[in-house]
Amino acid sequence: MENLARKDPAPNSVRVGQVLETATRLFTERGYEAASIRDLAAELAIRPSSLYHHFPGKQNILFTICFGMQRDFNAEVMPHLAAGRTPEEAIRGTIRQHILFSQRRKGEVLVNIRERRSLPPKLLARVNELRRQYRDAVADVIADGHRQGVFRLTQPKLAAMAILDMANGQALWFKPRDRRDLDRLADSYAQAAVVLLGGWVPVP
Amino acid sequence: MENLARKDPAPNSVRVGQVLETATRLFTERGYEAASIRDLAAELAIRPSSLYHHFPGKQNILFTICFGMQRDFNAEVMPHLAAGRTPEEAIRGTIRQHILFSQRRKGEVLVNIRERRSLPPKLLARVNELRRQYRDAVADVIADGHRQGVFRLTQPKLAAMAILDMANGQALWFKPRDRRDLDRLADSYAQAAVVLLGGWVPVP
DNA sequence: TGGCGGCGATCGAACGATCGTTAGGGAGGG
DNA sequence: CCCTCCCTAACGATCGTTCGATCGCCGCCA
Repeated sequence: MENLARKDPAPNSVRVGQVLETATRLFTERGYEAASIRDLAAELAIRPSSLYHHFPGKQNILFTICFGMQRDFNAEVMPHLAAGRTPEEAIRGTIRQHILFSQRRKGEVLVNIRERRSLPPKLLARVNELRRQYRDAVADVIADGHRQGVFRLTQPKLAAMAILDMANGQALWFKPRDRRDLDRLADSYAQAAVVLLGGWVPVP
Repeated sequence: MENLARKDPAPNSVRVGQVLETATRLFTERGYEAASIRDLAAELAIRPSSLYHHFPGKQNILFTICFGMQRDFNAEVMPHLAAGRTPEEAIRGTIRQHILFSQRRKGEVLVNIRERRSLPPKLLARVNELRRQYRDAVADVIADGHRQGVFRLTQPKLAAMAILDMANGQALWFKPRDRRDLDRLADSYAQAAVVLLGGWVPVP
């Protein structure tokens, strides 16, 4: 009587998790369009048709990865936007958590960044809506800091995009040697974001 | 006797230019894998087989777009790394030009960023080599600034990546209303890069 | 307790569509 | 006459997906 909410996608079985894991790896390695259902089935040592018992189709697998990742991301990172007392502390904690999450679940993050566009418009919109919520929340905190005089800049939304592009970019190339290395990157980027917001004087 | 250097790809005819233009647009709209040779031919109002008179194959069209774009980019942007007297001026001019180029030839830039990975390893390596040259040159100037004490940071290469991720990101979302708008963004980002490099104090 | 029905999970086989590419021929201008 | 450019036609491969049968486990009921 507990897990009856959804019927079609993801009956939370072990296999569903295996499919999502393997699909995430395949999609990052070859791209969504280039990775075929048959490739995915072969890696799972089952027949292609068996996949359709767990998922209604290929697009739904991609959606489950992207939406699930973004949902978890928002739930984990966005609280840091309100937790800190000052806007500076809020941004610092958010960017730090943003990077830690991105590295911890790098596969899903990469799929979401690079393959999201292959979703049909309706499903894509649902993922983008979550991303917009996060982006707007960051921009709001930046605007707060601007009103309080801590941040010096002209366009809060532009500053938010610049910082988020920076924070997203590292997922594509950074490979931490150990936990210390990762912590250093997270702190560095958090610091960079604050410095950038504090010293970004307007251009005449 | 002038244009005999290359025989297979791009005999510099009008059609070749049309193909590259249309392919760039199609690849940005649908992605390389999802855009078919038949789609491309249909938009050009010719038959699919006719394309093979101008290009040896689909991958070569993608390569021509990516490599040509990155070659022009390096030729246009990299001189700014040596032009300025101070590292600060060099970075400022480079980032500014980086953004102006990205917006002027946004289609090719987007294809290079998002679809490059679909190239076979050998062709991909040739494009990545050009990108590596640019990235290393930026990192060298940052390291110079660090030695001179103008930039305060721990890892020049990490700082270079952060700045370049920021500069590359805008191509995905920024749509300038006019030339003034574009100039403002370019100057803002150039300023942001300098501020970031100057104030990026090391994390203990 | 032992047979049995039901059901989740997987299977083999195939569908129609679309893919990149090739072969070979024809029109037209230098 | 040859070379550039485009055509029609088709090749073999691979794509996502569907259909219907089968396997094995689990609980119910005689």
